[in-house]
Amino acid sequence: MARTGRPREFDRDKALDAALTLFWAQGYEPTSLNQLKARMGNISPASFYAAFGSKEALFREVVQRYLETYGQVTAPLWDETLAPRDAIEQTLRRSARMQTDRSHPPGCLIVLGGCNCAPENLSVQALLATERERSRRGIRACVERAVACGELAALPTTETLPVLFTAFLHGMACEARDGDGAATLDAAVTTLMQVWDGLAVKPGLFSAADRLS
Amino acid sequence: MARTGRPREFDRDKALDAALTLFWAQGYEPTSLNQLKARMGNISPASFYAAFGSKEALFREVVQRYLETYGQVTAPLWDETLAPRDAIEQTLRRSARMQTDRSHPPGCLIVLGGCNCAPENLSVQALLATERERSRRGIRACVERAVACGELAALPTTETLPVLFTAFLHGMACEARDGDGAATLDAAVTTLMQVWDGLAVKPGLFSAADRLS
DNA sequence: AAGCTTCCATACTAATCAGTCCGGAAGTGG
DNA sequence: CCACTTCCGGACTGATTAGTATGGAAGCTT
Repeated sequence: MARTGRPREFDRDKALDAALTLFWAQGYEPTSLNQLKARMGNISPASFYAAFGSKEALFREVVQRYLETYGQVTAPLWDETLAPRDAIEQTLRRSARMQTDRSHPPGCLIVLGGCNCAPENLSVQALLATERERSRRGIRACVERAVACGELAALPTTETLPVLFTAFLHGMACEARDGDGAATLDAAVTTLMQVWDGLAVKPGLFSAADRLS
Repeated sequence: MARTGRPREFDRDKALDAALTLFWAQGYEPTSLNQLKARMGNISPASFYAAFGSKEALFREVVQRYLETYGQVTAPLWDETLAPRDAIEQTLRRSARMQTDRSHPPGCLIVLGGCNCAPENLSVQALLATERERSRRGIRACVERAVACGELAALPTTETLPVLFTAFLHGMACEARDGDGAATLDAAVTTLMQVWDGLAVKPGLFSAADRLS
């Protein structure tokens, strides 16, 4: 069915990007509709609600877009053509670079966007928690894959390695916002990956060859 | 000068604790004065402002109390009678236990309390950032102490180890809020500390240090 | 151009935000 | 007891919150 009637005057896509930037910088709750409408091209309340439904619906759409773009830095976690170790290393390095890129707010929207929520907005907090859980499971899957192919011993790595890498991944959001640069975080990733090598079944044998990122 | 006049009816100390719990769970901005007054014993606005000055002043006092109590888990960082490695390990383990204790909200007030701030509340964000910077410097001081006493090689550890440990420390706040338990985080600390041991000068294996880009 | 559909500017809710003011009540020290 | 100090209940401020209603303008299809 073709679209009839007067077309909207603002660029919905650009408006969504503006909202993304604003939510990224401030988080869900303190970002007001007035701020949003202003940044989205001085659109009117009527236009806003016609195009996006509500503040929460807009935020869900923003999160979706974030996951499809910036959030793709974690995609290696689900790429089974990569060696498990490389998948995790690439995820961490790409996250470090992305979160510190100066073309957008520092840190990670999924980690920081819904930290401070009143009871009425718990659904927003839950939405982001679900996405964090996804990363957590992705990391765990990599570790389990490494165990399955004999690269790591089963215990205790299957339990603790995912927690360690996930905590670091999420912690980078805080460090990036506090001003750490890409090189700084990347060096920390290098150091962290030595934990993997230290736990590898054949100590040190493959570590040099695996570092081809 | 002795205190004259009608004494206040509510317990200022208990009220401060109630405010601490509320700010801890929700963060600064979404916590409203109505919520605060209700939890602080149904006190009136007049009583609130007479006792605490303003919402921000109350928050600063809450942060102060937090640092003097729960925040003391990081005290080992400045205890020079401890070996540097032990200071960091104890800090991480005590943080893990504290942040997951079910007698209060999960996570860390300093990391999570001011994540989402509107422009007008940037001072609150800055207050917490300053405290995080304090931990960061404490960790760095431990690493430098280890280098000074010959336990670690100077480069590249002085630059990267503090970043790694700090990111993990702050990342635990996210994991604790997402439901990780004390044992889970503690095991991750154990694994993380292997990085330190791998970089220790003693073993004579410089391969690890040489692998940095 | 006719008729229909959609958009948008403006004015407007009702609720909540942090914070103030006042006048009476309740204790204190002398 | 008196005078003084402090506290507190409740009404109130102006600003801001997310979201609505209305009516005219603009553009598409025929």
